[in-house]
Amino acid sequence: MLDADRVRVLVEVAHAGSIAAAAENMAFTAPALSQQLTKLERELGCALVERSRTGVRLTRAGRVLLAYGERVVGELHDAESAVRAAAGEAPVRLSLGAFASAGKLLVPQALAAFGQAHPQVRLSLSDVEPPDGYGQVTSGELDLLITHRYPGVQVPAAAGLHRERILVDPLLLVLPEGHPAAGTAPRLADLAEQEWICGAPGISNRIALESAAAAEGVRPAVAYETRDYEVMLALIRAGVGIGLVPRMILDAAPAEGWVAEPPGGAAPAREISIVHRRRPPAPVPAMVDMLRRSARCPPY
Amino acid sequence: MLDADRVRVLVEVAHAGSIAAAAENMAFTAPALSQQLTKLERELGCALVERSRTGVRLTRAGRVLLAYGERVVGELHDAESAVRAAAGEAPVRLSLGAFASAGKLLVPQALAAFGQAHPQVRLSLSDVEPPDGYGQVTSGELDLLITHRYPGVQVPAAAGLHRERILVDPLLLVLPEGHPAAGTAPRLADLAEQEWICGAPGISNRIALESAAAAEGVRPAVAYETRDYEVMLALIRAGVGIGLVPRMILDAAPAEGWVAEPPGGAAPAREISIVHRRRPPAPVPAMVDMLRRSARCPPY
DNA sequence: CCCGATGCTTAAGTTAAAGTTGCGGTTGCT
DNA sequence: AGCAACCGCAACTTTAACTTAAGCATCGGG
Repeated sequence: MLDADRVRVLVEVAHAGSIAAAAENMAFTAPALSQQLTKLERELGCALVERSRTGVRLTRAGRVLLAYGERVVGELHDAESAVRAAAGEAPVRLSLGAFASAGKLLVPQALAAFGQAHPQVRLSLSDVEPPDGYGQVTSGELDLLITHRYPGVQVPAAAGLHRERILVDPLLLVLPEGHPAAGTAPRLADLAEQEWICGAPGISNRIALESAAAAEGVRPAVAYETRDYEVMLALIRAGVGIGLVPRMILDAAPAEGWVAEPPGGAAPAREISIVHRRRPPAPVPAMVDMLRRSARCPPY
Repeated sequence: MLDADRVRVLVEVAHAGSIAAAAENMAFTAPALSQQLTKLERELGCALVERSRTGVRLTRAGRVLLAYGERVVGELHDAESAVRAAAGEAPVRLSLGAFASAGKLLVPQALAAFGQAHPQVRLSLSDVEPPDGYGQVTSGELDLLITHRYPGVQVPAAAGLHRERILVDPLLLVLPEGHPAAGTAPRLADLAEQEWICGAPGISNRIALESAAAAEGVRPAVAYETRDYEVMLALIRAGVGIGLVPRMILDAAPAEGWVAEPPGGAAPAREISIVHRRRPPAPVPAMVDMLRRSARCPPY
């Protein structure tokens, strides 16, 4: 049988992106991990990683093993929690991953409520930008993931994981105060020549904007690229362009210098979902409940 | 994280029923396993097994860990097969578990056909009497299980496993040649006072007979107890009693000295199913196909 | 009634494997 | 060109798993 510790090394290396980074995370030295990987490869008779100077990349076989390995590591994680729970111990740790804006807005109140209800559970939160995070959930590195999907962005496969949509967050058109189009419910097609502000190519809100515009047969002109909605609002406030911003962000931002309205015609929205393993440790359902509640009552 | 090797020890001990037997299977000595179990228990802070003179019994916590452990061990098994397959290696091993009468009748022709089509796969077969075998499938000890369910016998939960019914095998009433009831489609209710031959209490065909009879409001008188259908047929042939026998068995038995017919009224049948993990190694679907085919063309 | 068999544990010794340290090589960036 | 980051190799150290041997308790048979 394969050595689970070695498989775990592969999982950690894959998640961290390099042997050195994984070694840092696991509190080992790099050569230790490298040796374990080499032994695993020799044992299996095929290469699992392509070692380069900028880190390592998984081979085809490595990706296959990664999928299994994540499940193995995750089951071992949950096994420990489940046994301790069965023996009457209170659960101790709950690690949460969330995309940045959720971490600022939706999560804090859920965290606070959860902390009051379950003071013995140690909570941790880390930034995970979609579409990442599924592997970490499977492997137990995260117990709960808060992720989103913008229109036009394909959703990662969640084999063996439970995913549940907790909020549909509409994308609103945000214009500088006094902009001529304000209040006229303009369609994206009418705004194609405007100066748009959104993420760089490949960033999800860029894809969402382009796919929504493409549905109306136009290609927006992107003048300013930022993935940070705070920056985007500041630019809009300064009158240099317009953008498409989730309502959740707007609800929590100072409502000065800009106006927002749904774009005419289309109704683009991002979906916010939670992801966890099928047999999660005890505190996960409770936290999910808090998050659902938090999602139902704006301003989040 | 829990040590997977120690978890595997628990799984093997649970399946074998004692530390000594598990040690034998794993080619270790008993103290080695005992020490590993002790460390696992200390690590988790709770007892996993009750050690007694007649072997060990799992505690509540032990059963919880067993369920997770079986999945861990099974995933590690399949991981290795999957990686080797991805690297282009031909699969090597396929282990099959079947109940005794399937092993005599239904399986051999499927094994032969499979062996011709995939000569490089090493096949192994072991006896597993229902309701056992699910744990071994989960843990990868078996790749494929052929099991049955008699009416009135509750089916084990198959969490995370794939189960598929491949054959419904009717139970026929078998009488000695020349028995007065022969050819009259007698109901079980009319035969309650006959000398019945079937398994001991708790054996599945005993349960099936009693539940079918109970449905007609009678309790059969069991005169001879054997779980072996060959013995049962020999007794019937000798004229000492009557029995309920799956058609599959009859089709393969010498058709002398007895007559068979469906009991009037009820139509009891045993269901024969195959069970495997959700992501089985490559040869499993092929073997399942052979078995389906084998099940469709009597005399099996 | 004792004796042997069975099954698990404890204790001590051996051995195998994992991890660390240190050095060298390659690549990419400033 | 030089520095920093990352990986690989080799020698040494240490941890821990396994074995052997002995001990304790229970149970069944002579």
